Formats: sequence, C-alpha cells, structure tokens
Amino acid sequence: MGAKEGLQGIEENINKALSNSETLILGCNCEVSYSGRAESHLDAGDRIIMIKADNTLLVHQPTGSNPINYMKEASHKIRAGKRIKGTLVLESSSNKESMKILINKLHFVHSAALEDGQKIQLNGTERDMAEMIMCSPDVIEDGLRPVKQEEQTKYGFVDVLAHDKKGNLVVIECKRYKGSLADVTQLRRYVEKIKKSKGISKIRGILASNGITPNARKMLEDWGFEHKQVEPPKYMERFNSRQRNLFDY
Amino acid sequence: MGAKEGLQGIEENINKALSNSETLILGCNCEVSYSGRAESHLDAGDRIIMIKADNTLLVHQPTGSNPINYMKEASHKIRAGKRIKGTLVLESSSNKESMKILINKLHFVHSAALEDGQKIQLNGTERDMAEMIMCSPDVIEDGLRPVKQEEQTKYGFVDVLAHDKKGNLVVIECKRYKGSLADVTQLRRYVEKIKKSKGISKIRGILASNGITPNARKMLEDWGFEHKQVEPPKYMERFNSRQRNLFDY
DNA sequence: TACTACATCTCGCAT
DNA sequence: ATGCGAGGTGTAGTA
Repeated sequence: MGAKEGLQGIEENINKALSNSETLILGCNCEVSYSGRAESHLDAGDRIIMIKADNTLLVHQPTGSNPINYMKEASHKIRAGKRIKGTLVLESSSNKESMKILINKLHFVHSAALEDGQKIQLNGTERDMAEMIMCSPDVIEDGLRPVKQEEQTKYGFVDVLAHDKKGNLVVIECKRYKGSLADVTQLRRYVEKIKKSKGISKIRGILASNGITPNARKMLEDWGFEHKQVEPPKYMERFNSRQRNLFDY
Repeated sequence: MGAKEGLQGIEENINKALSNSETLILGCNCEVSYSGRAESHLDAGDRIIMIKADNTLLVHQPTGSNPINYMKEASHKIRAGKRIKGTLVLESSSNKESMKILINKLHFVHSAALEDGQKIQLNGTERDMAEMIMCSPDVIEDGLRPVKQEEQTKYGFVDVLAHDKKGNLVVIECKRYKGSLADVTQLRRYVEKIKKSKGISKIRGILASNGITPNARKMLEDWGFEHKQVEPPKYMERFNSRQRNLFDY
C-alpha cells in the first residue's frame, strides 16, 4: 500500500485493498458491535483486525487464541466516523449479520496480495486411530476381526465394527482424548442402532480412548460397555525420527 | 519497530519484540511443521503469522476463519535458516508441543505493544434462553412453574427445572440452534439422573430449541420426550432499536 | 442442501 | 487440576 497521507488517503487505500481481495491487517484502538446469531458489544481497546481474501473478518485482542469478534463471507467498507473527528468506521454486513467497528486510533495498516493453495497434512486424528485399530485389531483384544470397510460404511458413523473371538459383533468408538459422558452416550446410540437394524440382542460396545472420566466409566459399566486404553497414533513422529533432516531448517 | 536493515537486524528486532511481549505480525511465505497433540506439515505458501502478548501463536492462510496452525503458551525464537541463505526459522516450543516455521520470504513485519482489558458483552446465549424461560415459562406451556434457581443448582447442569400444571417434574434442555441427536441424549441423561436421585418414575423431558432434525425428533419421541419450538432471545436488539444512536458512529 | 460428528477444538465455570 | 458443557463454535464428509 502506498504512503498517501491523511485519514482520507488511508480510507481510500483500505477500500481499494478490500475491493482487490488483498489480505488487510489493521492495528488499532477500536470498539466493536455485532448483531446476528447473537448480539455483542466490546468497549474500546487495542486490537488487530484482519480481513482475508475471502472476506473473512477477524478481530483479535492482544491475548487469547480465538478472535473476539468475526464475520464470514461479509462485505466490508471503511469510512470516516460521523460523530468524532479523526475516527474511522468499518462496516461489515452479510445476509443475516452485521458488524460495526469504530476505530478511535489507527496504529498501523498493512495489505498484501497473498497466495497459498496448500492444504495441511495432519496425522493423529480420530480417523487415524480407527485405521490403526482396523490394521492392528489386537491392540483392542486378541482375535478381533474387523468387518470389511465397505461393509461397515452401511452402518454409518461407527468408527470400527468387528467380530470378537466368540463371533459377537463389537462396536468400537474411538476418542483421541479422555472419554466423556457424551462419548459413552454416542457409543450407546450406535450400539442401539445396529441392534435394531440387525435384530441382534447382544452387541458389545467398546470405547477406545486415551483415558476416561470416572462418571463416564460408571455410565459405561452400567450399560454393560467396556473401555480400552488406546493412545492416538502419530505417524509423522516415526517418520521424522528416521528422516529428521527434512525438518532441519 | 525500527527500520534497521538486513536479515540480522530483522531477526534481532523480532526477538526483542517477542521478549517485550509485544504483539507481532509477520506476512511471509513459509512452511510449517507441528508436533504435539497431533502431527502436521504445511508446504510453502503466503501466510500471516501473529504472536500475541500471551505467547499465543497463530498462522493464518489468506482464506478461512480458523488458523491453520497454532500454539498456546509457548516460547518463540527466530533465527537464520541453516540450510538456505536468506531464510528465517521461527521455533516455538511448550511443555509437550513444538513447531518450526521456515520463512522463505518475509513480506512485512509489524510489532506493537497493545493494551486491551475489555471483555465482550454477549447476549443471546443458551444461558439467556434459559433465563427467558424461567421468567416467562408460558413460552413452553401454560401453568409451568420453574423451581427456584438455588434449588435447581443441586441437580447440576439442567438448564431449567419446573413443575407442570399436574405437578409433574419437567426437565428442559435449551439449545439456541437446531436440536440434534446429541442434544436428545443429553436431555435423556439429565432426566435419568434426576429420576434416580429423586426416586421419581415420571419426569417429563422437553428439548426447547430453534428447530430439531428429523432423526433427533424420532429419538425424542421414542423416549417419550417433547420438543418445543423456541427462538433464542437477543436482548440487545430491543435495546438498540430504542437507543440506536449508541452505535451510530 | 441438511445432517452428522471431529477438532492440535477453545473457553468458562464449578468442584 | 479435573470434569463438564457451551460455542455467534468452524470444518469436513456424506446423503
């Protein structure tokens, strides 16, 4: 962005950056009002405002990892404040939501056309955990035989479906973190659904997770289900230990 | 930040800003590797890196509202790249996590000491919805009498507990959005818990939400629960309509 | 489009 | 510290 002087020049440059789908960063003292799915107001303080190429707007306070305010797929426009000389107003609106930011003092502005078509490669998800169990079902128990993946998908969201040594059907729900009450009720829903759809009365349910809370364990046992301690896999860790140089910048 | 020239000067200035707990913004082309709760790698592209006063690090791509990579409560240090001349490496580490960012090209840097002690005022939450029902229980049904708030807290997380016209105990779970399967199982948990703790066999369960999915409705009815259409309140909207000038910047 | 469930969820509150 | 549930959740996958 050019170094044109004065508020009006800044205003013009910001609006130009916005219409060019550049990524825009403002450091400023501002107050924020929002109305849409809920209503909010935030009194004046120093914040970073980011408007991305896809018109996502984020307002970040100097602490915390989440934006304190945000808008998605909105149109944005900046103009001079009507009430107080020297202020700017950033107005954002979308279908059902609107936001108004009063900028009391602009600390800095930066805009740039950014290019990034990369997608993240992520390992250690719940999906990876389920795949690990399907490839090595012994981590759950001896003699477990997972049903074929194509077969399993008929039953919807079940993480792993298998037969145990005695031929019982086993529903396994994976959680990468500590199992909770909600996780146990989720397992129960799947067991009940498959019981009904297959007309089988005895189906085992196993929560495979990295720990379980006491209340969740109690509910699990009350319902006749089981818990198996499993830690989520991190394939890249193994990969890195062999090829550490890849990330040795 | 000063305008000291050269990569080494930039490096020094960034590390100084970091040690001063300033908020730091980098626009750059970079690649990111993360290892901790999971493992990830992101190939080179243009991104915004933000490091806040509380050592939160965010990596934002030019689209999307969530950071593509992040770290909390980590320590950060920037240094020259070992392999490729002209590159910088930002290393972040915390107790159990680490991240390494190779900066191929630095587009811009900005740092500032930001001050913001404000907290957001938010209306229209689930809590507000529960309070609305307690103040105006008729929105659920005629003759409903909520039990006193202090009394209710004994039963834990139940949103609203009430007696109906016939004296039956009613458990109400509020959801500001469309009711889902998980919401119905949550209601069920609360009803079962209170049934047990009070030794009552008949307790009504009502899901008060802004809509309900078909499957959730079926499960709700199978279990003998009810749904009541309720929209979340937005107190500020009323407030604004009367005092619009407050936000007329 | 709607529905479903995951998330390196984050955050606040209560125990 | 841990348990628990909300979130203006966001996001991806699937029917």
